[in-house]
Amino acid sequence: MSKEHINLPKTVFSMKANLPNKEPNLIKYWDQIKLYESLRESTKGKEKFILHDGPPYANGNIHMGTALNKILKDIITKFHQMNGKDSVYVPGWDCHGLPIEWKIEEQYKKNKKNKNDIPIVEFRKECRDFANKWIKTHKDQFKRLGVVGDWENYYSTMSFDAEAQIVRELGKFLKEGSLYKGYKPVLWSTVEKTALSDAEVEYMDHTSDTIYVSFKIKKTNLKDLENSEIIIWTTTPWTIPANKALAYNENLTYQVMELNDENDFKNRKIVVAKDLLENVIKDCDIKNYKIIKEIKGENFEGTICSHPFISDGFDYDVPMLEARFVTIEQGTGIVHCAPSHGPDDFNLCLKHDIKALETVDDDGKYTKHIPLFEGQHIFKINPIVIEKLKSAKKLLANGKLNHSYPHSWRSKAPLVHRATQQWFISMESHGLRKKALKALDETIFYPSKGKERIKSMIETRPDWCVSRQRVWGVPLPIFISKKTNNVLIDDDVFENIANIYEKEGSDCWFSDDPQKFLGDKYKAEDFEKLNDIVEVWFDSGSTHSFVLEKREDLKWPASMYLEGSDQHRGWFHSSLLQSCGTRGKAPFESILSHGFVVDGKGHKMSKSAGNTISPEEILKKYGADILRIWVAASNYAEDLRIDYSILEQHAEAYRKIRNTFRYLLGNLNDEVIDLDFNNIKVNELPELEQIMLNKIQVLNTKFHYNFNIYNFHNLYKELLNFCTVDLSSFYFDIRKDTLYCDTKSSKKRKSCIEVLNVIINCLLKWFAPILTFTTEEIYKIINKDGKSIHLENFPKVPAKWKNKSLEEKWLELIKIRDHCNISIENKRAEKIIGSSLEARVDIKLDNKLYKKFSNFDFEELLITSKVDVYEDSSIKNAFEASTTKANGKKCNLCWKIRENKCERHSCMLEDNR
RNA sequence: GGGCCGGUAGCUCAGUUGGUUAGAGCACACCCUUGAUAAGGGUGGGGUCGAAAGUUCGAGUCUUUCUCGGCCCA
Repeated sequence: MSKEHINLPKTVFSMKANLPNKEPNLIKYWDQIKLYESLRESTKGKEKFILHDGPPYANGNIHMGTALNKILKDIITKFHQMNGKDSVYVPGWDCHGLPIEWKIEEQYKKNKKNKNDIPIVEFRKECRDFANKWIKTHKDQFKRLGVVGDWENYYSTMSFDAEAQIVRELGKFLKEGSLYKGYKPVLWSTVEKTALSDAEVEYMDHTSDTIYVSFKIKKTNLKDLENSEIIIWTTTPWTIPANKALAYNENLTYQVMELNDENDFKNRKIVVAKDLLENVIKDCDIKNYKIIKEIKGENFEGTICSHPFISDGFDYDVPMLEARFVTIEQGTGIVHCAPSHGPDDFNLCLKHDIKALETVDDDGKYTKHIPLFEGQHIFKINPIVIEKLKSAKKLLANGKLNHSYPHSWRSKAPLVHRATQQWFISMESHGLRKKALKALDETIFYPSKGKERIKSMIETRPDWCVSRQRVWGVPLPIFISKKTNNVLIDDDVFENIANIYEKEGSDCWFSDDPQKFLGDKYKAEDFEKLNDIVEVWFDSGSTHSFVLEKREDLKWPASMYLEGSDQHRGWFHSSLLQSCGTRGKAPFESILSHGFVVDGKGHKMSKSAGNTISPEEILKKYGADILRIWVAASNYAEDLRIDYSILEQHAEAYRKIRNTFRYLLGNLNDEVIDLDFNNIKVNELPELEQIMLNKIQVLNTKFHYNFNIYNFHNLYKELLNFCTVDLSSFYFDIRKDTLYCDTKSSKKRKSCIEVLNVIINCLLKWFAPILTFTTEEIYKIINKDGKSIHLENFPKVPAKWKNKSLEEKWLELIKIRDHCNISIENKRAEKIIGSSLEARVDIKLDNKLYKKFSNFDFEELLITSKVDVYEDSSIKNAFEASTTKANGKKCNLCWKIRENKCERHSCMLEDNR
């Protein structure tokens, strides 16, 4: 007599989640019911929310960063969808570029093939196949995370229509005139006559000539510097003819000294950094000298020197420029700058409007820009430069240095930095910088600090170099007139090229007759066809044009771009510039950036540190919903920590949530009604039910507040706390008695069931964007007509459920409850009672509280068998409680201790439940 | 090396414009329960708010320096 007479929970929803096995089946289910298509159908015509996917590079398995990014995107997409918008997510991939080229070249090397023997078109086909292979892999991996999107119609930067549109976009810059030809130093091999990328460079020991050279000061703002000479040190004497400037550091201290040794420099005043004085004296064998003056680096501002070869046609000004890269590691604390032969030099000079020229040709010979040395090879010129300096009395000392130096991995020949012809988009000529900064002001950033970050980059960045001397990319659609040396700018030609690419892709640029691209208007023999490709950031920066603008189901600008914070310099940046250059506006309304995934201690993950953790491992051990909880619970504005102890914690929280659902389902016997919240007669419900509806109303407000500012970790915390604090340990615990022991016809029980229905309806929908799989698992149990949870909208919670005065009343009651629990716990510790139902509690209340609560059902609130309430104005606090063991016998049904037979109506019944 | 961002209980996070004894959940410990049971309930311990100095009647909150970590750049 007992168990069969009460209403115990019953559900098919298992306690054990077994997510790694269950989740893949749900993915199949979504494919079967064509979830993505149904979603589009269900919100057809509604306001759009477009999160435009930043394309990951189609190479290698996904890592935690990618998983974080995709899950966050999916959570946001689903939130907006359930909030009534048409929230379309179209995934994409970035396909061109060096890493894939390297992979293919590596395969060649393995098979002893030479890249140069393979036709470009064939090589590019292999790159394309490689990218396609990884797109397929990625797609499955992303779907496994629970990400819903248009997987069938994804976009890629290598699709024919993308390549065509990229040509059109470049045409816009060419036509406008902001895309111009310039020079920029790259690592160059004069043997192979080609530029080398970082990965193709080997560092090996090399013996260089070193020289200390003097530059006479021509003009200065500081009297102490007049008639002095700046001393520089370099390991590349051949760059002296290309010198255009000198660099100093304003934070260093320098000294002016007079030399008195019997040589060319007798009685001359030279300037070097104070901290390097010892070195210079030793290296240059200086015996007699006198320090005349000490000066701060900042005083060099405005100083102009003359070139050591001034009398041989090098009669231009050599300004002194401030640069942070100048250090006291070696040299003299002043660095000679040849903008064509070093990245630091180049950038510094660019900043001060000193152009880098092509000073050395492909073979390594000086060009016409270098007087005196034109036509001579740079590797043979060092002795001549040294001799020349000596005779001009500008050489303080020279020597040899053995150091690590870049070499070609193929020929082993030493490399040089060489300015090569490149194509740039100007930041200034057509106001691109200004437009971009204005566009940023009109963009909303989550978190807000992102705005300053990207702004400061845009403010200082140099012109955008968009050309690459590579193979795997979109060819720059540039023809140069052999007669005028001008770039051919003609919309018809650009459009012709674009149309050809749309049909057959861009491979043909490298293989077909140039006449094909020029059409009938021009003769191929009058033009030189460029073989450069576009840098990949221009590709991905153009996705808005060939995805957002081209697809009917999307909109321009996107509602949001969402990427890791490194993309402030990457995709956010290139998309902004590309779009501001071509459309004058940003392609996004808002930007959400997230931090990086780091290990449990906050350190970055690396194979060498052995602290990596892969999404695959997590999926296998825990399942995607746990990973999704980790994303939702973490603060993406900072770096996100992850390790197994953190995951374990989230898995524990998941179990709590799962059991909350299990309790709900069990007591509802898996029969959930989709009731109309507005029809619930709140005032007729017991107070406990009313207070629960109030809590739901308050939670709903917080939910939408946090969602609107994309504050998911607080939103999740509110939901989790609701499950543990308000439901599990409060409402569920109290109502077990009613649910189990009351008859099904009891009004109180019916009210409770109604509220349980409300709760499960709300919770399922609130959790659905995060617990994508689990909420669907439950929805399949309760929703017999097979509609996906993801097709639902968030619940509309009636404002009238809010009940401030009741809330305040129950806040007081909870305080009394907490106090009574301490009293009960004391007796439990003394082994006088065990369960709270064995307790009898006597509560003394002061007059004020007694008036309020004398008729309140404390037995129910405290889950005890007996509570007596007394009025007592003599007590110290507003209330006091004492506990004793309840007298009587335990009722077989409701387990309460009664002095007589349990008089509860339902306990006297034994059937019809 | 430079720019930007961050460091609050073991963990994930709150902490309004500077204002009582710094909060929550989880984890942990102990107890209860065995009618949510590889579940559930109760009670409790735990923080010199990264460090130091300063401003102030008063600093987790403002300033400076240092330190550790992250991203970007060089």
